[in-house]
Formats: sequence, structure tokens, C-alpha cells
Amino acid sequence: MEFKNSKGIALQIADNLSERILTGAIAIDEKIPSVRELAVEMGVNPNTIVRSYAELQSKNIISNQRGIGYFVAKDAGKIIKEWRKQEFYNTELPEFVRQMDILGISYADLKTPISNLLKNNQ
Amino acid sequence: MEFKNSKGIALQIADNLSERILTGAIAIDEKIPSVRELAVEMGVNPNTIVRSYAELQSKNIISNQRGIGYFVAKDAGKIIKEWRKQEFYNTELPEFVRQMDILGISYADLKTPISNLLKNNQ
Amino acid sequence: MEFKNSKGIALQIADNLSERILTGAIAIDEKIPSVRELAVEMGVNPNTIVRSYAELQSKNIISNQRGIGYFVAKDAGKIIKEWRKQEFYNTELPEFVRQMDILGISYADLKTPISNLLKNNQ
Amino acid sequence: MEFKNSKGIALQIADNLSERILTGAIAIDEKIPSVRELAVEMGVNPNTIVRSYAELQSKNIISNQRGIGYFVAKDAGKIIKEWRKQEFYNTELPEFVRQMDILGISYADLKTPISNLLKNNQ
DNA sequence: GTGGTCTAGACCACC
DNA sequence: GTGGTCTAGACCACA
Repeated sequence: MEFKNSKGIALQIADNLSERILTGAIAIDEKIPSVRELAVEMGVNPNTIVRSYAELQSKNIISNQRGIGYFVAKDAGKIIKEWRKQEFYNTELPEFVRQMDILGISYADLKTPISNLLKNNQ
Repeated sequence: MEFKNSKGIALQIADNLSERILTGAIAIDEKIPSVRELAVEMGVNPNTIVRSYAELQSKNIISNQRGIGYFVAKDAGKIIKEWRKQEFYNTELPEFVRQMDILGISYADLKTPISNLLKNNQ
Repeated sequence: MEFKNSKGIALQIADNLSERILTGAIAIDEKIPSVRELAVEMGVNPNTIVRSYAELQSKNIISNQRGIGYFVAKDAGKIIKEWRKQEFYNTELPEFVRQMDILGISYADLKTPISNLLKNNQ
Repeated sequence: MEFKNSKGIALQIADNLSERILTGAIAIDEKIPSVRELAVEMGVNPNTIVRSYAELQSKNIISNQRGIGYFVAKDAGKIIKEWRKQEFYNTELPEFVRQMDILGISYADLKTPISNLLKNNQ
């Protein structure tokens, strides 16, 4: 996995996992890779994964069983979606619209670029 | 002024100044506050303002005259707008659309919230 | 059975069993479930139950007869009560009172909540 | 500072600090020792203090300013008291009463030992 | 100087 | 084998 420089690796991994849960790539109740496994897979230090998992656990997205491993929580998808939507509407969208306002970009101006980008994502 | 922790204070101040120039709150050719003045006004270390001004100067948005102060460049508005638009379309919008995609939010879903936010900004 | 993460599962099971003995849910001289049975009932690894039983045996609360199983000791109730009382007065109560002190809670403040909780337990 | 073995050092330090804030030993709005300072004072690794501070920050008890340090939040006392009281009444007291019930200890039985312990704390 | 983060390696309790 | 925690040391951005 490649990482950006603007955000901590641990948080990027946590985001990546929550997206994989949201899209169903990782199933509910499924055991996720052990700290050491994922560390090797991602090419980072195990401590970094520990912090990623701690972040997700504090949001009740995953839970752990001593000596066994981490599991995706039952309502993980719901929690992630709510959390992300809240961030989107309360934080990102207002900032986004502020930019639009400053730059004189209207809602209509976004139609074409957004639909183009959405196509590319698929 | 209040600052976020995710971005450097100097850059936040530079953004703030460029927005004030773009909206006309600071006029073209006008002398902007001295480093020390602005430092007091913003409640930060003068060194931080120095870096903010250096950032703006490197983008040719302001220029300095030794012993006199910093002045807004003639075509500051144009430069800022271009720079910001480029950032908006190349960086922010793609990330924004990615979020929409993940959360299942369509272009149409944004119509109401965007128009509401635009009203509030005025 | 549900387990807390702060304490070993084996010890939590040992506590649970000793409470069942103390309240008479498991009778004196009675044979307690086999390691494998209890492991299935509790949903844990048999090794964990082995450690739970070892813990109880080391306190002379249960004893085993090879090839037959584990039995509750004659004076199990007395032993458990003494052991628990000692822990209660020497360890838990002092810490409990420290908390009261810090939070400004008096002995009298506890009268109502304690009597309410005692009712619910019955 | 001496540490127990039952709980992580980082959490013990966080608890210690919150008690010092609660009792007024550390004042509101006051700057608390830097990560490195406290690490030396406590005789632990700076990373451990980082985790202590992160714990307190996640509870909005302290806040940080980049490159300057950590400060006690305005309503830190209130937050700590609420948080602790909630834990006390919802978690510790019920468990405490459960123990009392099992051991046949009544509310009245606690009067003397509690008042003795309270005296010692002063 | 400050905090933030990552790596490396160790030891522990637990299953 | 699993996670939890601590130490040690490094580099970064920031004030």
C-alpha cells in the first residue's frame, strides 16, 4: 500500500479498512488479519497497525478477543456510514461550498465534472 | 483567529489573507499589516507571519519594499483565483466525489444542502 | 457467557463458579461439569477451563478424582467467603473509599443507591 | 512515581493527572509539563506520556497547541467529575453491591470501615 | 524548544 | 499463535 504524506499512516490504514468494510470487501463478523500479518502485508511496523486497530476499536467498528484476534462488529457498516456521513455533511461539505463561493463556482458548474469523476470511479 | 491542528498555522493565515484579497476585504495595491502587527492581531509568533508572507510572496500575490512593508500585487486576484481553481478541480473535487461515491450520495442529493449553505455564506 | 477484557477469562470463570457455589447454585459434594462440557457451555477453549479449575483447586475449593471429575469441597463455601471477604476489605473497599473521597461522595449518599441495587439483585 | 502492575503505566499517569486537576493541584488553563519533561519526572519513556496525554485529550480534558504544549481545558474539572461519577455509579457501585450481596455485607456494616478509611485519606 | 509519528525490538498475559 | 504495553531512538513539522 502507498501512503500520502499529509496524514499519518495508521489513520490511512484505518480509513482503508473501514472503506473495505463499507464496500463489503471485508464481511461483518469476519476475523480481520492479525496485527503482525497486516503489518507485513502493508509493509509497516506492527505498532502502526496496533494504532490503526485502536482507532477503529474506539469507534466500535471492530472488537477484539484476547489471544484470538480482531473481528468486525455486527453493525460496523452502519457505524462507519453514519460517522462518514456526519463528517461529510458537517465538515467537508461546508468547507467545499465555502471554496465554491469564493471561486464563484455554482452548483450547475459541478454537474459535468462530478459525473465524469463518478464514471471513472466505477 | 482560531486554527485547526491539521494544517500549519502559517498556511492557514496565508489562506485567510488570500481570501481577504479575493473578496476585496484587502484592496489591490494596499499595504498589508506589518509582520508584528499581524502577529499581535492573530495571536501568533511573528516568525509564523513571516512564513505566511513568504508563502504569498512566492506565489507573487504580495511583494515587499524594504523598510516599507508588503503590498498586494496588481494581479493578485487573478493569481489566487487560478491557483485555487486548479487546487479545487484537481485535488479537492476528486476526493470529494470519491467520498460521495463511497457514501452513495448523488449529484442531485447535494442540490438542497449546497444551496442552503450558499445562502448562509452571504 | 460474556467476558470483560480487563481480566483473564479463566479467572472470570473461576469467580463465576465460586459465586455459584456460594449461592448454592452448585451444591457441596456435587460433581461439577467436565472440562470439555463447561468449555462448550462457556464457548471457550478447554485449556481455559483447565486453568479455571486449577485456580479453584489451588484454593481447595474443588478437588479432582482421576478419571471421574471435579467435586466441590466440603467447606468450599467457608473458604470462598473468607477469601472474598479478605479481598473485599483489604483491596476493594479502600479503593472504593478513595474514589468516594475524590468525588466528594459521603457514606450517607450511598444509602439510597445501595438499597436500590440490593433490591434488584434479589 | 510508583506503578501498579494491573494497569498500563500510561493510564495510571492519565488518572494521576486527572486527579491532580480535580483536586486543584493543577489549575485550569495551566500549561502542563511537556511530554519530555514529564517523561523524565516520571521515569518513563516519552512515548508513554504521549499515550497518557492522548487519552486525556480524547476526553477533552486537555488540549494542545502545536509547538507550544498542552493546556488544561476550561471545563476540565467538570468533565472529569462527570466522567468519574458516571463510572462510579454505573460500573463500580453495582459491582461493589454485588460483592456485598454475595458476602452478606449490609450497608450498616460499612459505616465503621468507611469512616475509618476516610479519616486516613485526610 | 514543542508535539506527532514511525521503526525496532522486547516482554507480558492470554488462548 | 494472539493482542497489550513499554523502551529506545529517530525524523518531521512547527513556534
